[in-house]
Amino acid sequence: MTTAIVWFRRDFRLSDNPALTEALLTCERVVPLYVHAPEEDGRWALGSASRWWLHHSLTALDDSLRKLGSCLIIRRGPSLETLRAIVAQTGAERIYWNRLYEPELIARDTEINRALQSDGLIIETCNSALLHEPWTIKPYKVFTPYWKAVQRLDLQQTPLPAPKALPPLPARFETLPLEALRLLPTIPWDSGLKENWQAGENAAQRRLQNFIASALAGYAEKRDRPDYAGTSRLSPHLHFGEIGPRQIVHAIRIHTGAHESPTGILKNAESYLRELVWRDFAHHLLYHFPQTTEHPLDERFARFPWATDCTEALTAWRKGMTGFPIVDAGMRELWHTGWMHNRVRMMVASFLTKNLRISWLEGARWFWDTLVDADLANNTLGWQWTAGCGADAAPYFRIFNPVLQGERFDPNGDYVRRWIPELARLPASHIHRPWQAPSALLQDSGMHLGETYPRPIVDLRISREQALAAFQVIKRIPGAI
DNA sequence: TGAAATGTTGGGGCG
DNA sequence: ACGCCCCAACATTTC
Repeated sequence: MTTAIVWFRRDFRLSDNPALTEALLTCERVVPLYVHAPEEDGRWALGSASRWWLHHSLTALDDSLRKLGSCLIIRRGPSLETLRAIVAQTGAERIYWNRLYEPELIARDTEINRALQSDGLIIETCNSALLHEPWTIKPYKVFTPYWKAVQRLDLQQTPLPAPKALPPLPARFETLPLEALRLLPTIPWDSGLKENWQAGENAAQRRLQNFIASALAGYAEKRDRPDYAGTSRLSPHLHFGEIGPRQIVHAIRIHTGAHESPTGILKNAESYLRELVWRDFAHHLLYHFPQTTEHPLDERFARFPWATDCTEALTAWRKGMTGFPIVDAGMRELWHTGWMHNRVRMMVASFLTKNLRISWLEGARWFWDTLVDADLANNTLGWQWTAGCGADAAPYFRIFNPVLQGERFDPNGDYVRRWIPELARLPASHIHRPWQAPSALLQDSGMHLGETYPRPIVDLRISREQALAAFQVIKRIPGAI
């Protein structure tokens, strides 16, 4: 009997899981293992919302494994010691895992790989998470040439099927109860997460099918509208590997192939594929520029005069109490559901980094703790992009006006009304600028500015000018990208 | 995957 | 009828 360990890390699915498939091809016995070692994540240890998701994702994976006659073995780290212990207990000869791309995890995995090989084990690592791994494409700093480069490549990879059955584990194999990892919050702030999300591979597949059936047809047009359910909402499932990008591309290709009028669908399919490739691009950047999790890619920004003494403004931003409805709606959606519409992410990020002139890293840390889809590659790219200091960055002077953005992308104010009930009775004409509403209108709407809803904490025109002036300070420093 | 400032054009009101 | 001005609408430039 040959035995393999499949080390699950962030690939919590049975279908299109190359590590699992390879293990089953080569060995009679397979030990599905999760090792909890948060200290190995370094400076970006799991945030609260991610811990919540992880708990439910591990539950779902264990359920799926049990249906096939196996189960998930859960242990606490350190990873290398734990793997060695399992090897000793099972006599495993091979270990399989799917690769991760965060700098500190690459370093850890490389070291573990080397150590286990010197123990005499056979190690095989696979790609489950990306369409194209970072080192297969030369370094790019701009998305468009990257996009053109990958379009020339073959994206026709067919996803692997899930196994039909799994070999049983040795009897009474020691495993920790999931609760021992203490991933769930001790105070119950997670009701909004429960209402909005279901973790796990099956839920991910349902969401994909639902997206393809309902929202894909209008994706290119509606993806920027937070008042519509026009996006896939697959991001947390993708982050935890409950679904893989190959599976998504494949499912969309089947759908577009079956559609009667392919041109309309193709535009939407390509628009969505582009977003998936942005996700690959974020991993590409993190791999080639690993310092960017903490440091701006554009080195001029190391000397950017960020606002000091900004605790109050930062708190208002976090709580959704800035007085700008679209910003506050986004921040409250984030707090309640662990997710925010992408267009609104750009608006709140622009507001933080430009109107409040608070460092993008503060925003990145808050998102890291509150997002169920918190992903180091995507988070780093997104924040540096908006702040103007990253790859393919919006020029610093591209400053969003939250009133105009609100009126353009939430024209009826439905998104604002949903997340800010105290503004719900304001008409569309003033819902994005309540401080400009006539007092009679405010009274009719039951509004008391400064009491039921804050007045704006900054002046848009002045803060914009101050941000532009701050940029002048670093503009001409050499070493720019 | 901006917004504001500035420039240009052309229709219509009016003396 | 004609020139002049106003200003919306659109285009271009600048930050």
